[in-house]
Amino acid sequence: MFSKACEYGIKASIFIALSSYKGVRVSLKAIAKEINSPEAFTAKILQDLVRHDVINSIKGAHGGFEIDNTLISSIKLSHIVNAIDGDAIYSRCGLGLHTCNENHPCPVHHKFIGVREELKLMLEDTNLEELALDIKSGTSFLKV
Amino acid sequence: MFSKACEYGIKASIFIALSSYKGVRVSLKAIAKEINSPEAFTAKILQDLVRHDVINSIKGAHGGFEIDNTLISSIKLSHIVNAIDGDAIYSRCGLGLHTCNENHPCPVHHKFIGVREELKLMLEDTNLEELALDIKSGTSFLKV
DNA sequence: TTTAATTCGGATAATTTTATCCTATTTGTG
DNA sequence: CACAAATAGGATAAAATTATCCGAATTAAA
Repeated sequence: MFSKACEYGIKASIFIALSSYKGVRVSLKAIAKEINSPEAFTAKILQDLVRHDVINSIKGAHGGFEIDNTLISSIKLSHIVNAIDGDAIYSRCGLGLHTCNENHPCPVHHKFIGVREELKLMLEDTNLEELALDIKSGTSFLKV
Repeated sequence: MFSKACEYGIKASIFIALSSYKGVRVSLKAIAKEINSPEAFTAKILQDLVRHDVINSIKGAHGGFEIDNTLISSIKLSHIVNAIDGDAIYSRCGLGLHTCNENHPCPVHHKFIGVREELKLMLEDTNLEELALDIKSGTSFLKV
């Protein structure tokens, strides 16, 4: 569904949100350990998220990553997915046709509309706060 | 959503079904041309579909691919997807956790259930006959 | 029986995605 | 200021996916 980069990005964002609520800035190393991801690759993804203003980075000693507490609830999964994978998941034709729309639909165009719309709504409706709270309460998990 | 191989596989299957209704066996070359796919790569995918009994192949001169007319309506998209991409699309955790289930859910586990279930139902509910008929009637298209 | 048209299958190449390495830059602290 | 702890970013490598090539096997038809 998502690229591995995107999976890491989502998990990292959740962990950063969680830490930010606790008032602690987290390092790349801590993130990679927590979400069980390769450090250097995760670094690239975090840079991407920083560039897209999903998270903030602070360089130098005692630096790390954080998210403004007041923004966490307004950051949607769709922002993260868009930053990393782009909008292909919504816009790309299910069968890869260059032009696929109501006037010139691929064979599964109409079949896909519902699924895709539900996915889109879900991503646009889910925010980092709720995901972080589930981790905090032990309702969901970031690894294993 | 699907791999490119799977996209080609779906389009090829639809075209083969369409031809089979017309009583004509189609060659790899004709298929690749019709669905706008690389010939040799398409060959590999067709071999896969043959091995999984989704389509039939006849070797030698005047050989090609076909599907038993009486079976076309019972071949579901899910069969094709499963043959090529496996069941990852249904079973794999949205965030790549090795174990992700009701007892140990990833952060988006419950969010994904609806989308995934709808996708699964759609794939299991859509058969080659309806897709081929839409192509025949000019309601949908295999390329461009 | 030879030939031509095919699929089959192994080997290889190109591309994309994932992952690693190393150096530069930034910044708090002694 | 010097040093250590971080992120940033470029270069490269490994792995997976996509794509190509070529010869072998099969089969209908001349």
